[in-house]
Amino acid sequence: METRELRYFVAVAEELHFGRAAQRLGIAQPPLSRAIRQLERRLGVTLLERTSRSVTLTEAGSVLLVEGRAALDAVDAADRRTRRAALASTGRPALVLVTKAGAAGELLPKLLDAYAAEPGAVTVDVLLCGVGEQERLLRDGRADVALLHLPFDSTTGLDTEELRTEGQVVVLPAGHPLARRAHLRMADVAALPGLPMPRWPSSDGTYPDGPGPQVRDHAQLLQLIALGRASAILPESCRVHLRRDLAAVPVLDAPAVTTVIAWPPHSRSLALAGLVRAATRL
Amino acid sequence: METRELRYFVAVAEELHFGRAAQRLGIAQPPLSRAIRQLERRLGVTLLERTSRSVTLTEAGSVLLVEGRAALDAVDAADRRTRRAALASTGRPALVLVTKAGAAGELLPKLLDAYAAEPGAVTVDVLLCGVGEQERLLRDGRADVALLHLPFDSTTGLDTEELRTEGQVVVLPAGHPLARRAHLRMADVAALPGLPMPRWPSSDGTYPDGPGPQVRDHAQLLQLIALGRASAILPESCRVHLRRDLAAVPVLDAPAVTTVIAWPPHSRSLALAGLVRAATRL
DNA sequence: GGGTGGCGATACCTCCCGGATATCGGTCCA
DNA sequence: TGGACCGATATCCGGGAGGTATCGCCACCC
Repeated sequence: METRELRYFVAVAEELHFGRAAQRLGIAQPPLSRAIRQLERRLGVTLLERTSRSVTLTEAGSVLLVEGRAALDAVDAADRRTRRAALASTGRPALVLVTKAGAAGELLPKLLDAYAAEPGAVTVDVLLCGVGEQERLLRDGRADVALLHLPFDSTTGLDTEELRTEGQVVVLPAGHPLARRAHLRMADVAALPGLPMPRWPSSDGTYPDGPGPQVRDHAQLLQLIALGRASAILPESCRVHLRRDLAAVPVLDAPAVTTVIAWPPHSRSLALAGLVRAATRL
Repeated sequence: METRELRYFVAVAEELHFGRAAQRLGIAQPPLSRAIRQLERRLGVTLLERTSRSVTLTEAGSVLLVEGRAALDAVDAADRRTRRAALASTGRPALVLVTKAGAAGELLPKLLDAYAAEPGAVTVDVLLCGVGEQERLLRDGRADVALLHLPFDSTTGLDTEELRTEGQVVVLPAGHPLARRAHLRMADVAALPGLPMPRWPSSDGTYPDGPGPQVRDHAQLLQLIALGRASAILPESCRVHLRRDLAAVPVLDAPAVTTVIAWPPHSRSLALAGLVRAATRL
């Protein structure tokens, strides 16, 4: 199976439409049809059910969609990491650390400082991304290491090291009646009248149904809370950079949040090892 | 990057010899040279240093060797799992469980029985393999799930669930003076005169230096112990199928061995989920 | 109910690229 | 110094990936 065939199949499986997929791939529709047919013949498996009105995935097709994406990510990762390794040996090597924008509190600067003080430390480029994107960035080689927050982020397929565990706070508009309380419980904040929890996008980019505004990042979220349109439960480290117009109250029985440093398995980079070591020593 | 190019590069990087690599790939040497050169040009990276007498990997080349193998495994996995998914929907679906030959004791039959009793259980094919091969089999799609033993097996890049933890015993020839002791300590068995610990192959198939015979599987190992040429520390569950001419004595301070059930991340199979559930309920 | 438009399949052509053979050039060694 | 080894280069050939034109099928609709 060639990566070209995989790319073609993934495009068709995502669009469920040969014409649009061909357009997305920058080729004409007939060669695409032929390539998919050839892939099916070589695998001996029907991947798509086509009528002249619709294209649907078979059971095997869904498997190939998931597995094919993973394989393409692995190929991309090989490409990117090879280029970066070449840069590293002929220029200034660098690590790319990715974390959710607005998260990680004061842990990140501490980590960067601690690592920078190590002998042989390399540049660390910090990449801020949206919720749920980190795993993808690690898997396809755009990032080397991530700061994740359990239980929100998935760490499947990654090596991790726990850094610290903290409680959570509910973030409210500064003037809210509950904002002056010393602490709260989940029951108190589960159904705050007029302040629903926001909805975050799923991995496919769509939003689940429900009340609450749609948000894409922390800045949006905090803005909405300040406007009195939402509330949110966040790790208590978010307090250090909270806006003046927001208040945070500890939620005693909220699940604890563990910050972990995560990296793709089989990483062999000395620089990465140094960064992880610095992180665990914090 | 196409998988063909990756396969070619991995072959050359492993052989460090264009002629032999070409032979292994079943093509002539000139197109292979050209393909590698083209890959280097497209990446903008020198992967191999060639003289007319030797070929060596650059730093970037070593990275691509590791990453490329992982990517090729992922592509193979996509291929195999797709074929199997097609079989599963048109015939009798099956799971492939892999474990070290001779390991897993009575846990494996228990697990198979418990799972078979579940509604909707599918056939479970058991694959026995050599030490250290399981991870590879999972990654390239030849197996769906494995029983591993911590801390011996690596679980990087896999999802796992712990099944049980047990102590270890030292396995000795039946007539050995220490064989009648009720228990021993690591210090007692660390340097048994004439009974060195065996050497297992590394992931690249070579054996580390040292005393002790080279072994490839448990049958070989037990044979050697019976012959009075070696001893070994194994999980105590090995006692249930120990040969008559061998004795096992608990080693109180040996590290505990944890048996885990492991599977590749992003697996979506219902059958696998059922098997894991059955395993955790044991 | 026939026209129409959308969509995947088919037919056919072109040209690039992957493969083969022959040969060159450099390096080590007898 | 000549021969053996090994990777690079030159050159040719065939398959296949990509394109355009067109067909066949079906849903929808006036």
